[in-house]
Amino acid sequence: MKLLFIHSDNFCYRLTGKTPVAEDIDHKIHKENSFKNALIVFTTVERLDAGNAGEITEAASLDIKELSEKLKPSNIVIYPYAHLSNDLGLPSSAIPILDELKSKVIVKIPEIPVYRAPFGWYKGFDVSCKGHPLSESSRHITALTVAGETKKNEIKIRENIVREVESRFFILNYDGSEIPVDLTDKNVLNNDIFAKYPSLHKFIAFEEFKIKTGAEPPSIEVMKKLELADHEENSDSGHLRFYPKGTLMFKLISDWAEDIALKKLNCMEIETPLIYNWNKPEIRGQGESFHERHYSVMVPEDKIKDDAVPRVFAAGKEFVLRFAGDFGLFSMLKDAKISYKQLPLRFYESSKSFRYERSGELSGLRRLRAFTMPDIHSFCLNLEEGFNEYRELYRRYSDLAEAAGIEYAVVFRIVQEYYDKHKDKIVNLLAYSKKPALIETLSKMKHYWALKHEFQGIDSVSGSCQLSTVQLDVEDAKRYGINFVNEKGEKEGCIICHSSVGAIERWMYLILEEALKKEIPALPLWISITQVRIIPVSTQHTSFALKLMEQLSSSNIRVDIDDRDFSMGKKIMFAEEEWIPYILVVGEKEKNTGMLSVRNRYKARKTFNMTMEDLINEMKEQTKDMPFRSLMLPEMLSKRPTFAG
RNA sequence: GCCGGUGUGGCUCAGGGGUAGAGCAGCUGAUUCGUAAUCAGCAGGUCGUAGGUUCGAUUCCUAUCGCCGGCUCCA
Repeated sequence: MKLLFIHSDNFCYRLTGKTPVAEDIDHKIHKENSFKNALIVFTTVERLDAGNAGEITEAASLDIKELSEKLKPSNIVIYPYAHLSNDLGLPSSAIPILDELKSKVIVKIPEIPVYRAPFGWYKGFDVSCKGHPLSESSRHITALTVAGETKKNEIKIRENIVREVESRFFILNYDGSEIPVDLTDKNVLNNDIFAKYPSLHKFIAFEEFKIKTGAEPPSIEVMKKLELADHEENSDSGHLRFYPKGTLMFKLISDWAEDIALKKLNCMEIETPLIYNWNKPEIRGQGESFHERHYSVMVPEDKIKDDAVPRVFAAGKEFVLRFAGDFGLFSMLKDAKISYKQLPLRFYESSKSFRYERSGELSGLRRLRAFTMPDIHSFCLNLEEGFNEYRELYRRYSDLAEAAGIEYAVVFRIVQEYYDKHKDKIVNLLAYSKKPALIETLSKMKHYWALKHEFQGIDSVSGSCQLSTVQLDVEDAKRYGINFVNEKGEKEGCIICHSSVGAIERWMYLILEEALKKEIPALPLWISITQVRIIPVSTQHTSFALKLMEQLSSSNIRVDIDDRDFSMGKKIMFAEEEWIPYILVVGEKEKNTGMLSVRNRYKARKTFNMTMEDLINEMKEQTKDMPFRSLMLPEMLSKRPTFAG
């Protein structure tokens, strides 16, 4: 519905003829009429209004009331006026909607007479506008704006609830002891308890007290130097391109996340669309809680066939690029038939998400507009099963953090009554990861979860960023319409464990940052791009080098050969600049003795003499249970292009 | 988005009102080397982009974009 308001000193109209859709004039409606000090409401009923007439006339009548209170007109005239829209409603629905609007206005504003001009007649009119700032205005009311208003009110109500919730912070050790911390006082950072827990200290300083070093995280430069990733200038800010080495690293971490989901937890893997209909209230509702920081996808208007007409985007057909992982899954499960006998059900999906972060918020691999999130959701029978799933997920994510060798702090947020009842379960989790945690207890349920935790990764400049999270959702399944049928044959909402290992890009960020904390930066062996670099002393030894490469490759080790015409010293320099963990210099000596000369980055770059078998065993020991992928680059360095650095 | 910083060949940087210079990487040739840089030659840039001032701008001014940091926000 479109409304054009004019506050008029004098307004008069007269009917001049019938249109084909003219309504019969009942005796109460005059062929001619004039008003003084009137609020004229030129009104167009649009096609889509019929479906939500009640809500739309309600919203429109509220607008008229609001305006009347300010303008204090002597009359209100609802004037059917088809020319405000090119998407008109059928007369058969428009007339009742106008009447409904009129009666709602009468109820809301009993003190002012309300008229309605005839529908479907040619009319002449004279209008004089008062010309003060409020005397002209317009409104467009649709099902969506109505839904948006409702949503905004819900958000406001929610914000008020959030404000009422009281938080209490303390540190819970894995022996069950609680150490209170006062987060209003910076001096708590000097507390002795933090001497033992530096990661927790860094997290609290950064996140709660906003103590920042202002230094640039070195991984931003290093990701380019190591030819891992860089910004793509032909895309939007916050979108990276990954070079072959970065892609390998990305895939190794993804493989590990996938192993957890598919091999360790036996999830069902799914794949759902990247774009969703922005006109669906459930999608839009989520979008608003994300502060509408989404990418829109417009599609061309179908009807325009003539290529000479500049492209027009279809009205009412707007899509959003997914900004979270659960749209597709929840939509899928809403339609699924689930029995209590099938629970728990676990699903895995790894997908790109897009968020239109404000430009100043972007940073290296840590904060992007496009990032990849592997998600695991467990749908559970009851709270007990929910806690079991929670424990399982917590442990697996903890394993990954340990395998990646990153520094992290654990933070739990729990509704007080759940903490009181289930403290032992939390302590049990902490005992697994052998870490104390910062605990925030909430006096009331603030969000959809009763319990959640975050692994907060710590970078080399004492900043933190969220990685893995598990959230125990005790009340939202009903809202999403995800139900199972219990033994009595009744529908019941699931307990949902939402979880993610965290964005792959962030894992790369923290793995690089962790490497850069060391004097000689090095990646864990399983994630090193080239694991062994073979440097032939001269070109005469290339064939021997190839033979060694064969042996190492067949043991699933990523090897390459620097066959370029550089001096040996220079080739070692290049290998060190690439952070390659094992460097083999091969020449006559090795060929004759069968012993290898191995320069080991993990051991202060010292050189060791060892057999091939020992080397392979040493490396296999370090990469045990970790994903493997072969090198995605030419093995001979002379065949490799330079991408950056 | 706001505030501050920054932008010169693939990389690291120098310079400065008279249309740019080095090292490395690249290419050509020589060299066949034992644990962080072998030698020589060649080729590479409308100095982020667009306006303005000027006889003349890469240099001065304005706007704009990217990147980095802070605020805010967040995985």
